Amino acid sequence: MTDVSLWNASRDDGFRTSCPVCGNRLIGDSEKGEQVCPTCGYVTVAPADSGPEWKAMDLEEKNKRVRVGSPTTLALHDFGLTTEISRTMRDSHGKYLDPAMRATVEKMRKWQSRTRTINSEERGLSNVLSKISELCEALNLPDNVAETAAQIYRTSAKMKVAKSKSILGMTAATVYLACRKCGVSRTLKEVARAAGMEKGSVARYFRLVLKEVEKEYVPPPSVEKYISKLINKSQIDPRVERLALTLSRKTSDSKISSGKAPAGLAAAYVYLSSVMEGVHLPQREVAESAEVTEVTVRNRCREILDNFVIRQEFVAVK
DNA sequence: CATTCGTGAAGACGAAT
DNA sequence: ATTCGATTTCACGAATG
Repeated sequence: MTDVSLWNASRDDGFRTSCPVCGNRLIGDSEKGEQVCPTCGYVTVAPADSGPEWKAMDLEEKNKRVRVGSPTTLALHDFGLTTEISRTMRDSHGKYLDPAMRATVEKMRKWQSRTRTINSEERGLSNVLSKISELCEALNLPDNVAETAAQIYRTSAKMKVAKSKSILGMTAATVYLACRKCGVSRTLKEVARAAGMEKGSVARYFRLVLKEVEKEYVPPPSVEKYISKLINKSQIDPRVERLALTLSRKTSDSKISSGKAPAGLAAAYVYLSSVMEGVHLPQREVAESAEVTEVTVRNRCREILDNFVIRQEFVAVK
């Protein structure tokens, strides 16, 4: 198992203890990636985590070591740098503060810590929200899906559904739900892979969110959507797409599509029409792009052929 | 040889109990 | 929470070209 967790990845390369300019001891958190010299203001340029390297997600195997997490600087709304007001009784020149000033500083300190604790929930929220948009980006999802996902998470947080749940699980689930609500065809499998999670575990979170927050069944994207997706994915002759779509439409309101994985059915249509158009893609290829097995493709094909008589004129006319 | 087709065992999932 | 039925996957071998 490769390193899956970036959440608390240490970034101690470039870590220093003393300021290279004035030699003073640096303060700051090595995990946050920044340190500052209290005297001269020098800030270490710790190697910044430029983000997960999953931008160019390829279709296939490359993403074995997908990691999850965000650059600390973006994930934390305060950039991980908080201001502390110390208890010293001297000002920056070393002079003692007069009692009036001391009282003022004391008040400031109190209020600062109060506002910080008040904001803690808000901070957690913004944290998750940024993870959601990251996941959406990794999946090349349009903005409206990210918006929807954020909306879903907000309400689920409000309803306390997200309480003591895995952040990763919740993000994956909300993103997947958002895909379905927006009619964007991403499979559970794809979302799970991009999030670096088990499919089953994403499914559990998804069901939870669906039941508790959405409360209404959101149907998976239509077979047509899957067909177009397949075609786009593997650069297939547009004629095949048109044929597959008409085929699918002609047979849509039928029992064969109920309870079946839409991706498998879509693959069957694509395969069938590729044969009819004389392109003849191998089952293997179609099945692979649809992320189903050849067996499933075959079974769907058999059902289609069993239930419908496909004549060339029939498809050629419309 | 590559591709297709069919099968049984095993796992996963949803619905019903 | 467990059981049950349908679906999907896996692993194989046979047929086809």
